[in-house]
Amino acid sequence: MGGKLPKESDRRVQRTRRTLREALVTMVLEKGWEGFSVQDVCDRADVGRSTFYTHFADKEDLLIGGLDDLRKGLRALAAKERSGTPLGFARGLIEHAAEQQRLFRAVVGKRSGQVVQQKFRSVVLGLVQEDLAAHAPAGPRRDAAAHYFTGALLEVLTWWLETHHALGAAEVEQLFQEMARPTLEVLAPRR
Amino acid sequence: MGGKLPKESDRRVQRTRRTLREALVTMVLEKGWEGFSVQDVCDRADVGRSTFYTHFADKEDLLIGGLDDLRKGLRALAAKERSGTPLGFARGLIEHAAEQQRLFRAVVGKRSGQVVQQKFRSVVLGLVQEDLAAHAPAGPRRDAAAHYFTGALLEVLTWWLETHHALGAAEVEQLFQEMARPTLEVLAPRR
Amino acid sequence: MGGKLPKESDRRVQRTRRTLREALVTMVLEKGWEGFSVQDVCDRADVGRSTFYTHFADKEDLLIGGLDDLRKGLRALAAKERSGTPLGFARGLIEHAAEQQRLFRAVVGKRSGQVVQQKFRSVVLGLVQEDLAAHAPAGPRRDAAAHYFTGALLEVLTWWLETHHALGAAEVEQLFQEMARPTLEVLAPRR
Amino acid sequence: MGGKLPKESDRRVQRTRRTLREALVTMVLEKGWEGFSVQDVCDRADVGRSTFYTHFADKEDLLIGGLDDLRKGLRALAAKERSGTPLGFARGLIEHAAEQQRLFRAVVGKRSGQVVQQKFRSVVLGLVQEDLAAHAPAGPRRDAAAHYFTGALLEVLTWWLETHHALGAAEVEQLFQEMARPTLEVLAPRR
DNA sequence: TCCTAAGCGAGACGGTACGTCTTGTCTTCCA
DNA sequence: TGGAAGACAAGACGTACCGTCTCGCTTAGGA
Repeated sequence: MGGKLPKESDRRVQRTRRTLREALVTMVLEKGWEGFSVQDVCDRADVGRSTFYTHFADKEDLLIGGLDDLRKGLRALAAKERSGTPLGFARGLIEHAAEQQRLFRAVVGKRSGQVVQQKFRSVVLGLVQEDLAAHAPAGPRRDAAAHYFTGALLEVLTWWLETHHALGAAEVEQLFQEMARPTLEVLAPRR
Repeated sequence: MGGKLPKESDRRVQRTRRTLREALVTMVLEKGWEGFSVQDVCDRADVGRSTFYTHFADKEDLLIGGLDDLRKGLRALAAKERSGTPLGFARGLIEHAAEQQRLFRAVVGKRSGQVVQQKFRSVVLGLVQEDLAAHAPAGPRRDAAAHYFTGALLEVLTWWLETHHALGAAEVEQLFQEMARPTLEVLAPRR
Repeated sequence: MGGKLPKESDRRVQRTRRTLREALVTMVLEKGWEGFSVQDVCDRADVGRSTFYTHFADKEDLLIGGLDDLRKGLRALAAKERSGTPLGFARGLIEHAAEQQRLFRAVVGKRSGQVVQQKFRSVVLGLVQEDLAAHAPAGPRRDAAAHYFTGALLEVLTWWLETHHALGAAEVEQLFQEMARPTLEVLAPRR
Repeated sequence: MGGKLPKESDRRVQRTRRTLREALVTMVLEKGWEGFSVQDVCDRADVGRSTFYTHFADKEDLLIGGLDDLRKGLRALAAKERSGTPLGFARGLIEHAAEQQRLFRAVVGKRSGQVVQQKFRSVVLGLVQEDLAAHAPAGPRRDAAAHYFTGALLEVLTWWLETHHALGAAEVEQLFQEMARPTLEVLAPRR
């Protein structure tokens, strides 16, 4: 109830949190979101279960924390690329996903959980919306497009991460852009 | 372990199953997939919990059953429309979703569950793949496109169902086709 | 919260309850009231912990149940002996204790718990008060006497049960009566 | 394990210990022995929990400390009165209890704890035994009598403390002596 | 007077136990 | 005698304490 969170500065706290996050990702990839218990994470991280609860409310809370870092990273990436093509941030996203495959697979993959996916989805949706804002007039048409691209991007990303095939990040990114560009042009015809 | 399933023909059996399915949909919409227990469904359906287990292995199994009907319907729809435009089945899908909003929201909505969504997603993916098979050469390019369209279609559909705004089914369908068509043309240029 | 208790008639229920009670007595004697957990009782009784909680709210509740039987037995005994000497029921009590040493030691002994002792104490106090009602006028004098005899009787009984020495039940009973009689006469002088 | 106890002389130590003892008594009377945690005592005393453990092993240890003072006081009292009537120390005990009602209620009352009561009981038993040693021949008869009087005295004392009624200490003491004397005479007939 | 030992508050940590909840199986009872 | 009721084992949940521990900070008492 008190919800008193441990002091961020304590080195023990740092260690505990980090270890738990790592263990969590491992477990998600290994067993899927529903496939393991808090106890399992603690065992893996070699941390007492009660300690877990001094830091996080539940499994989800733990992942959300990690997700926030991800979100920040993505926003930064997006800001950098925004100057260029619409949906340009996709390039950064895909490259980032390539580098952090483990984490991304845990977040977005088949074995992930409903809530996490939803969160991630809404982050990406936000980015897409910001991008479109500059290229199309507001209205249900633009809303629909935002969801259209979000779904398309995430699904392609997931597919690519899950079936670790021959394609490189650059190729995937190019494929996506090729498919998205004509649609973008229909939405915001070069005047 | 006996796993003896009741006679399909028995009218009581029919009734029990139907009532349970209805109760399930209600519960999903009300509390979300994780928000209720088998007991809750049984209470709502006024059926003993052990009776539930006579007919279904678990919550998921119950919904999957309903999903199979849906799948068949969709396949039929798709077959009918296939003649026309690529992704033409989207029209049927969206109209169907409009008619059965309750059911679709339970399957595809924010509150639904991981597994069910996955199943539904793969059904749609299958349809898209069949469609694309006729319009583009095999290869990772086509695979990517299939996932691209699946994600886009589902996300738009979900968005439309969740935010019950002014757009009619026909309008949504048209919006989707508008956005998809230019991409399709890039993939399979009119020779 | 519903507090729905299992049907008394079910044979499984009978068995479970009985086994648990036996295990409880054993554990109390072995480790003392505070010395064991609900899990321990369940292990000993070879019963699932969740099953325990379908029958009893906690350790105490379990013992209280057994205590009620004891209480009934004592009341019956007391009623039979009441005709004779005041405090005549002490005879029955001591003999009963001799027969059921295990149970009594669990209830009254050093290793027992606060609450149980209190309950038992109040049962005996009730008996003493009923006895005195016939032999002394009401008032603080009689109240004091009731507590006086209750304390004396219980302490002697406990001492006898805990240090299983040579004295027989009859001897202990006689000793107690010898000590109590002169006091009784002072309180209610044969007119 | 080091178990290093703080220097008795330090003024801070004095203060901490005193405050904790007072808080303990308050808590026992308020919630009963099992009704509060070490943390509760510390909160009440405005002392850190780790500080508590610097001084005492656990709740019990804290109370035991206070009990030792009590024990010494009682032994002194007893020694003074021993000259007179057998069980004469009861007078001092009851008066003492009257003066320190709060403390005694915490030690002896319904809400106290098993262990503390046991300790106190054995202190009184010791005193009774010393008294009887002078008035009756050794043997099970005398042992029984010692327990008999101990139980009677404690029960009367508890009753009196718990139900704060009209009786004064002197009256209670006289009542007890009246009831005990005839029994004492039976045990040790004036030769 | 200073300074150094140690009392102290804060609270992370690993444990153990609690009582609740849900799941899927298995037994009893009853109609 | 077959199906509903529900007892049961298993095990996760989140909470509460426990006793140990490591930190900085203040503070008392000896130099």
